[in-house]
Amino acid sequence: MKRLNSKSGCAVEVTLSVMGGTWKPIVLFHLLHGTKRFSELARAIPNVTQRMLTLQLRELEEAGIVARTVYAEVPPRVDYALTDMGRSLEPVLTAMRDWGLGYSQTQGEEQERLQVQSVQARCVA
Amino acid sequence: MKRLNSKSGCAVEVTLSVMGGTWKPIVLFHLLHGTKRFSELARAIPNVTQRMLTLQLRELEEAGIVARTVYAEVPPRVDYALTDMGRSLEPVLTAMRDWGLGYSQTQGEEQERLQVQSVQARCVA
DNA sequence: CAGAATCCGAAAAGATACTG
DNA sequence: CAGTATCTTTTCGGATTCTG
Repeated sequence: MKRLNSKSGCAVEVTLSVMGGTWKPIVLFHLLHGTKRFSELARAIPNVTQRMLTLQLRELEEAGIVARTVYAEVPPRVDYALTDMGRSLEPVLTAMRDWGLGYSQTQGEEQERLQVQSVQARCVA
Repeated sequence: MKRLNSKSGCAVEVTLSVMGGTWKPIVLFHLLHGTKRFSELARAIPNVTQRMLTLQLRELEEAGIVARTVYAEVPPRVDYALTDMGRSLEPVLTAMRDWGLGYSQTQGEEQERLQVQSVQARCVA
C-alpha cells in the first residue's frame, strides 16, 4: 500500500495508506473487540503468516493506530491494543463490514463459483 | 488485493476484495460525483498510469460496481458510471474520507517529514 | 512466546511504445 | 480517445531457520 502525501488533499488515500492492505483491516477488527496477544491474533486469522502479522502490526504501530506493550516475563508476552486514533477507525470498519454483508448476499454465490480456491479468512467480523 | 471467499464470514475482506487497492477508491470517489470519461479520470488522477486505470476499471466493472458505456463514435468515447451497487459504497468512501481528514490534521506534519518523496495524488476527494 | 533474519518465487505496478 | 502489448522494476508474501 503506497503511502500518499497528506498534502494531496485526497483523504481517502490517506486512510488507505494507514489501514489499507490485506490484513490490517482484519487485525483492526479483532482489536476493536479488545486487547489481544500476538498468538491470539495469529490464531484468529489462520491465513496470515507470522511474518506478515508482525509486519502489519509494526506498520499500524508506526501509524499510531495500535499500541504494543511488551511484558518483561518468561515466557514473553506482547499485547496489542488500539489507540484512541485506532478506535476512531470504527466507523470506517463498520461501514466496510456492512457493505460487505450486503454485497455477499446479492453477488455471493456468483463470486464463490469463480473463486473456489480463494483464501479463506475465518475471522468473525 | 486478494479476493476472499464470501463464506469466510469476514465481510470486511469481501469489501476490500471489491474496492481495495491503491486506485479503486479514488476512482470511485470521482464517479460518485457523476459519470466520467476515461480521459477525465486519467486527468483527475495524475499519478495513475493508463494501464493501471484500465485494469482497475475493468475489475470494478467485473464486480458490478461500475458500468462502462462505449459510444460508437469517432473519436471514440467511453463513459464510466457507478451502478446502484457502486453508489451503495458511498457510506464507506465517506467514512474513509472523513477519517483521513482527521488523521491528516493530527499526524499530517509528522508523516510528511517521513515521506517526502511519496506519491502525490491531486484528487479532490 | 514473539519475534528477527534470510531467501525466494509470484504478483503487482511502472515505463514505454503502439493502434483501431 | 481509449485503450493494448511488452518489458522491466518493485513489492508482496510464503517457507524456513534461529533466538532472547
